[in-house]
Amino acid sequence: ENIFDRSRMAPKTPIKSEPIDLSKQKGCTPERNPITPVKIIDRPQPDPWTPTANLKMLVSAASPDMRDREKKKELFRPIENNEQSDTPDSLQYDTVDDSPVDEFEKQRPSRKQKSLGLLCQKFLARYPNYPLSTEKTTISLDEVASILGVERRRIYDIVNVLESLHLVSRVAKNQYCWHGRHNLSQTLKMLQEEGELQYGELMTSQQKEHDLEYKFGEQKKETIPDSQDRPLLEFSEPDCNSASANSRKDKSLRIMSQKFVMLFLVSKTKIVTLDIAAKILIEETQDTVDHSKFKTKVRRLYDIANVLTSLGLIKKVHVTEERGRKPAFKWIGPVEFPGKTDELRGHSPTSDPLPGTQRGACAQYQTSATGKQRFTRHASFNSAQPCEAARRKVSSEPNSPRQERQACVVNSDENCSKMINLAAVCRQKIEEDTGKACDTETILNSSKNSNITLPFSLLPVPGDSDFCVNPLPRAVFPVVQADVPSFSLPIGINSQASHPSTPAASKTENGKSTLVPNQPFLCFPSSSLFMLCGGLQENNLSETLPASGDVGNRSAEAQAALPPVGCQKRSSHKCSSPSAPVDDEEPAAKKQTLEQSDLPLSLVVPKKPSESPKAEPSPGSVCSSAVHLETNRLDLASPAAAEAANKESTKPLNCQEQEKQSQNKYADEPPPGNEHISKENPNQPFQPQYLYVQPTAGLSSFNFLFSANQAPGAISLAANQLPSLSVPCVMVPSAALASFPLVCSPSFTSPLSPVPEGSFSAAASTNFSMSSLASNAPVLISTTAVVTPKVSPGPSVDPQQPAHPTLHLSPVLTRSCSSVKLDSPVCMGHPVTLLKLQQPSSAPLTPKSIRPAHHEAFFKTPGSLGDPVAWKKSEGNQTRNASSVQRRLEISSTSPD
DNA sequence: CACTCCCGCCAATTA
DNA sequence: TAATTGGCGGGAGTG
Repeated sequence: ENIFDRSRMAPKTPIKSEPIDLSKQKGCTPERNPITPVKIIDRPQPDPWTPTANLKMLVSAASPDMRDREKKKELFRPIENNEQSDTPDSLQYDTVDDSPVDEFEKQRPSRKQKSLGLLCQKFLARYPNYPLSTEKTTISLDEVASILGVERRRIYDIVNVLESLHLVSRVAKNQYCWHGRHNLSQTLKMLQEEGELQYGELMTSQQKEHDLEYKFGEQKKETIPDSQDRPLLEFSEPDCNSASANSRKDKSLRIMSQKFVMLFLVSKTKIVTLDIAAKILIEETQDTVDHSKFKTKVRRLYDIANVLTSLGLIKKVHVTEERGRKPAFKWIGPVEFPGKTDELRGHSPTSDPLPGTQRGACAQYQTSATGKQRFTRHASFNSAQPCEAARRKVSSEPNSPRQERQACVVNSDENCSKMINLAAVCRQKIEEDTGKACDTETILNSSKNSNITLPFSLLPVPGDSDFCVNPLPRAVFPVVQADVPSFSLPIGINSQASHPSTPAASKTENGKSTLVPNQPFLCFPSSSLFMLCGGLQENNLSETLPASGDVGNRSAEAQAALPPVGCQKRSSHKCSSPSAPVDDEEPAAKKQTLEQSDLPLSLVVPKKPSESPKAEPSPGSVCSSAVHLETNRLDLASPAAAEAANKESTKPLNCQEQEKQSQNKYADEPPPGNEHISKENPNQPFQPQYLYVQPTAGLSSFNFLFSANQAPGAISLAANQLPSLSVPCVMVPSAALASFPLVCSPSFTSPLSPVPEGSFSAAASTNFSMSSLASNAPVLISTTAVVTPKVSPGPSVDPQQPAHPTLHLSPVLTRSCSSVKLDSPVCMGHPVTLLKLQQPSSAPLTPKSIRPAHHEAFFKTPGSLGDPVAWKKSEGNQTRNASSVQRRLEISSTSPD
């Protein structure tokens, strides 16, 4: 009751925070207090006239008081504006009820509420992630401190870390300039490069004993004495002119922060345990490994980690080692820094939230980001970058088996984290993009992310759309392969069956087949080509934003739809289990994304035939990664289908589908034979089967690439054959279609559920043709899912049917459906129907697919996925068991076990 | 008890 | 010299 009263009373006070101080201290000259001339003088507020000006003034006035208090220590409780706003009147407590301390206490913000991370979030919330270049935002420490109700000391902690990443720079005493994340990518890239120099591969073996690493770290450190600090690029770059002196200041927190980030960027696993980081960061003094020093370092690392977490760059995880569970942090920020420029980065930082598993997602995310960027900096993408990305991926991948495994383990956790991250990222993105719509934006973003493609842009604007589609630069291709293997590995690990499949998958990958399988279609935006991928990207989105995803995603989906197909295929090819793919995909995806964005047209076109296959896979991977959940689902479905197809290659699609369905149920058990088949199939059919149609002009004319043969999935090949034959890819001349291109993937119709069998490729093809014919609107049929615009032209295809048929299917469908949006801008005026055909993915994939499912399940309520989930879990366990790697890194959270 | 990490003393720097 | 920065570690929350 008291509280209420207080609140009531208080509310009326105009100034919440200040009141106390003023009263106490100096009378309250409403304005600045004469008493603290200095401060006032120091910052004569820039614009008294702005709306906020008054507030600022008040704040400034108050700030001195606040400080005084602090000094006095009288202050009992910090005034926390935002948080405690709830208790608006906390301010007045002092006066009003000193006595009711208890309540006070109660209300007193818990430790958590005062955490640096939260404070940092508040801080960040005050500034746009991507401020307009024109406007420079200056940050007044006193002001911020007072507004946030904390001592400046805390603000220093935040600012120092932000400064290390160049999000802000110190302009003058008490004044910092907010830069936002525009340069974040660059900064990270620099850090990565620097980190590689300094820490090189040490990190590679993070998992290894700390000792080793530690030693390495030391050595390196030694080589690079303290002086290193300066060398750290960051400072030099930005400009730290005035600050210049690298006094001790530049020492710790800032440098430490950079080094800490470097460790992540250099680490393959992207996971750094606190103790290792502390050891490495303890400079030369290492010898004196004082326990105290270590402890201090750890404290600082927590401080830094809290800020980085708020930035959405890392997340906390736990690594289980022999000794037990250790606190660690996982990098969830952007991993690839293609262009030096911001390119992807801008968004990526946030976007990447989904690391491991969702690398694909990340990739997508990036893509989406790129898409955004496109607007601004389209050009920036270079074909070159993709290559680099590819290289990196490749290089990194080699080790992948182990890492991947770990990653896999982590993945489950990651999903959650990813989700969270996505949310955060979305937020950021949103802010950035739009500026501020929160929820909605978030959703959109997420959707975008998930859909690699970037839906909107794709359809509407060809140029932008590059994304979706996956350009297939060769460079990417290699990457893809690498990725694939990795994926396969995890998968293999997971399930016994998978192993065999894995090899097969890899083979396929190596072979062109892989490529083909994965990518059913490629679509390039007008100028660029669209690639349709079997895989669904939607997953991510859908996962993240189920509801929102529908809305936003759909639009996106329309665009994405294409990609998804590829993804599916890809997944199928690889047999990748969903989960596995994810890990692998991340890199690949990223690469792909990069590549895609860059490569788009030119590359694709020329290469179509030969390359397309390759390219496809990569895109597919990307897609799949992007949409983990969906992918998984899809994969599951597809795999089964694939298996069936494989088994019954001869059999008509329908039959296959049926089988698939059945198989899907069994997803777990991929028939070995299938795998082989899949392998073989890929080889045969897959190769370049795309037909590219150049658009006469812009978007209106889309270029379609159809794989002539290719059915969506390599695995499905046999099955696909029919489809491929029947409907492989249809190119519609841009003019003819005028509006949209139709793409059909051999794969099953997404609606599988409705008519599982019927959906078969043949059916799909049929539908396909029909729909296309019937409606002017373009129809896209992807293996993964079918998207029907509002109206599903597709006869039987039902967009989303609940498809229960198989667990796999259903999920897939759903997502697919969701993923594709008719409404989406993509659709543009025309209704577009996308039919996804489930592909029979290679049997081997099932395990992997399962994994993803796990993740999904994890997130989703049991009810929806119930069986699947359980199923997934079981698989997951298997996987873990299988993988030796896991042993070490397990995220406790993952727990699925 | 271990993990986190808030709090704020107080030294180094700066103005 | 006063103010600003920020290193550092005690020790309080949390689980």
